[in-house]
Amino acid sequence: MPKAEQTRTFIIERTAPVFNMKGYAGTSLSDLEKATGLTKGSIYNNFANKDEVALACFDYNLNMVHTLIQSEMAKADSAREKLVAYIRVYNDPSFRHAFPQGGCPILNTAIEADDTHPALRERAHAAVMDWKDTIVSVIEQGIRAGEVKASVNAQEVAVAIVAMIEGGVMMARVTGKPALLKTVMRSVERTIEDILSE
Amino acid sequence: MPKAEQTRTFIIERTAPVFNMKGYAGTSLSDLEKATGLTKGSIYNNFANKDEVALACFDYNLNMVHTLIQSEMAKADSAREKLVAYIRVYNDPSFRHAFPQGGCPILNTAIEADDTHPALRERAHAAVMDWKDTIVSVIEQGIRAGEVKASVNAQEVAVAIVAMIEGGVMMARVTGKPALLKTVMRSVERTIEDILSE
DNA sequence: GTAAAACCATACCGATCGGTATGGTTGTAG
DNA sequence: CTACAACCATACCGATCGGTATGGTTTTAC
Repeated sequence: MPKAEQTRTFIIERTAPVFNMKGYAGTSLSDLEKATGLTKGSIYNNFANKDEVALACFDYNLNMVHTLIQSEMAKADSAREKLVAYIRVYNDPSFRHAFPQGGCPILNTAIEADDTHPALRERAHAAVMDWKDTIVSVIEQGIRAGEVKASVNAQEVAVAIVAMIEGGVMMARVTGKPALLKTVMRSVERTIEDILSE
Repeated sequence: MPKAEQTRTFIIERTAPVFNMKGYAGTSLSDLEKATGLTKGSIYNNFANKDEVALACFDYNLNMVHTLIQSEMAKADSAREKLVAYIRVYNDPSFRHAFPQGGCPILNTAIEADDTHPALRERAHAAVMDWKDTIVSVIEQGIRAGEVKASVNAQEVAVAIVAMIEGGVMMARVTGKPALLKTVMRSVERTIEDILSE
């Protein structure tokens, strides 16, 4: 618990939502000053540059989502319940306080960084593939347990689930209507039910 | 064909891809100068400010996608063929030259503007709902024609299709793997086949 | 062909950008 | 309790930001 580490995480906690809402290019050092109450000098004593703060904030935001999903999946035994955990995390208002402000950080970062910021893009790339692979594992485990049809293409289903959720998040946020995400989640649920053995 | 209109559209044509790739906050006036070969002075003689250029560019990029989809849908008679047109436009490499550089402008604009730029956000909002409504119309027409099952929830299917496509675009772009979008499109196709009458 | 209008470039504006050198202050180890 | 190190704020840097006033040059209308 050295003091340095303390303020470093303090800076991250305060600025992570700013980066997630305004984006990398849209967030200035003065925004970071406002969010933390600190000055450039003290921020740059803990981070080498703006990039380093942004990367740390992405990791922090991603970790929030990750932690939420992990804890929900841990409660589930069956593949079906594990997959449905994603729906709860992204859709249930009771998780909103533990979900990053500004929407899904993977989506936000992927869209901004794909043509502009290789380091952030690589982070988002890894995160989205990691997410997809987790779903593939759950499905394959379900197949081995006889819970999921053996004919199911795990890759295809996993990619479709991720795409639907992220697309749904975008639609809900840009319209300001969470109901749109709920609608998408019904389709996700239908997809999950469809791959289960009869 | 007044000269003014000519250079105005020239500026839009050249800067639209820049805005779509770098985003609103990430695009500077000097970027616009580089892209057009013109100076700030001449750009600002045709547009009031950066906002106005960005909005015009969004409309231009959106129109590219819109035109592409319209022309493909016009070739189709059945609801099934019309819906499959979306898959071609977003997925077929032969349309890439007519598709905006930087990916789907609706998605890009929605993600950047949702928390930062009300005017752009409103544009993206309208575009995404318009797109969804078009799909709903096609499905409802299909139901009336007996081509689509009467039990189908047009809203739910339409929202899912849009979400999947946009999510797929994000995944393909952040990973640099177009195959991921193709995979998503197979799921979209499956969704379309599923709603058809037997 | 000429006069007026529209257009485009030059030069410049204050503000803010990301980043840093310095020096006082606060925490920490002995 | 002292001495050293880590930390944070002040002040400042050149560069670039979005935007504008001005004046020469090209279009356009007659």
